[in-house]
Amino acid sequence: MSSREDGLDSIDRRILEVLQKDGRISNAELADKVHLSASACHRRVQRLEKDKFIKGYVALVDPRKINRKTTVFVEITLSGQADEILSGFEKAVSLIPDVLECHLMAGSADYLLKVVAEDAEDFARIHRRHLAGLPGVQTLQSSFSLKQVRQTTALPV
Amino acid sequence: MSSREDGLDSIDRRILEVLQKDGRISNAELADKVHLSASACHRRVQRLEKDKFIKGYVALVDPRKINRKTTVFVEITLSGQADEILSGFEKAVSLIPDVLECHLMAGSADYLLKVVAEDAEDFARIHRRHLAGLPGVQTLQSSFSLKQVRQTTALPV
DNA sequence: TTATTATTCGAATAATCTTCGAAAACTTAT
DNA sequence: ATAAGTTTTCGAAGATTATTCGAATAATAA
Repeated sequence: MSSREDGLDSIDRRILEVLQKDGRISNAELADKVHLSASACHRRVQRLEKDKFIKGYVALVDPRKINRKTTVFVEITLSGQADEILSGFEKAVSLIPDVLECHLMAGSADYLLKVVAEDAEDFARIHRRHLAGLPGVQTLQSSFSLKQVRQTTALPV
Repeated sequence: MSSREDGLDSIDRRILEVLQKDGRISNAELADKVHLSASACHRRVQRLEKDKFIKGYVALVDPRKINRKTTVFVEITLSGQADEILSGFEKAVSLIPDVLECHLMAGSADYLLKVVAEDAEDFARIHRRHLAGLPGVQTLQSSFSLKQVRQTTALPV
């Protein structure tokens, strides 16, 4: 049985660890790595999918190869914190494909956005055309990333 | 031929679009969606992999299900900007599994980290045990995310 | 137009997934 | 401790999918 209250044992964790690194590993090879038969391993993966421990599988595209070299973090303060303002903002921001992440932050009613652009000029376009016009926005503060030192989607399990 | 200078045509882009949403779609179904035969589609995917447009395939794990409910952004200023200080810091920070992202930011010689923790108390542990002791660190400023409004790994293509 | 190259298709084979019943391991209650 | 019940495992068989290949088509250049 597991020590944490999530219903996963050490084999499940190892499976998640491997799949977070290689989502297309064959079931047979995965089974080898976790020391199970293919069928037993397959059943566990199915359970992890059914129970939504695994949200999905995705291909990761290299941003540099498709000309998205610029990452910008944008801090946004809204003009108020009424519920309609917040949810209006959240709904609108979710529709911008250049915005990869949006967090409601503690402290003030601030949002933090992670935006990808082709270059600084392209970010200016996104800023003007999409961000500045978001409903309820009071101030925008943009910070450019010069270099991605580390980037992973793998959570520690 | 493509309008952008990346050597991709509209079918390649559509393939990337689909694979960024579902990295485990069968080649036959993918071929359907982009209106190609299975073999032609397969060849294109192989090329996108070989040329590293696709960095890899991963399973996305739901942080809430494995008790990683807390996301914190940490701004770090270093005591100097000598090359050894920076690279020492970068090397060390890359080894911390709770740090999902680390960016060298423009402006001052600041780093921005995205950290996942079980809860605030667990973040305190990470802060003490891993972050505060990083080489060259002068100041740390942590900002907690209250709510993940949007989260995607899919770049616009 | 014609030669050349790149991309496509369809079919055949190879690899992989998925399901199933039976055996083993583990739990629980008596 | 043991027996009943439950869960997990294994191995084999069938179903699905990936991959390769030669021939045909389409695109490009001379």
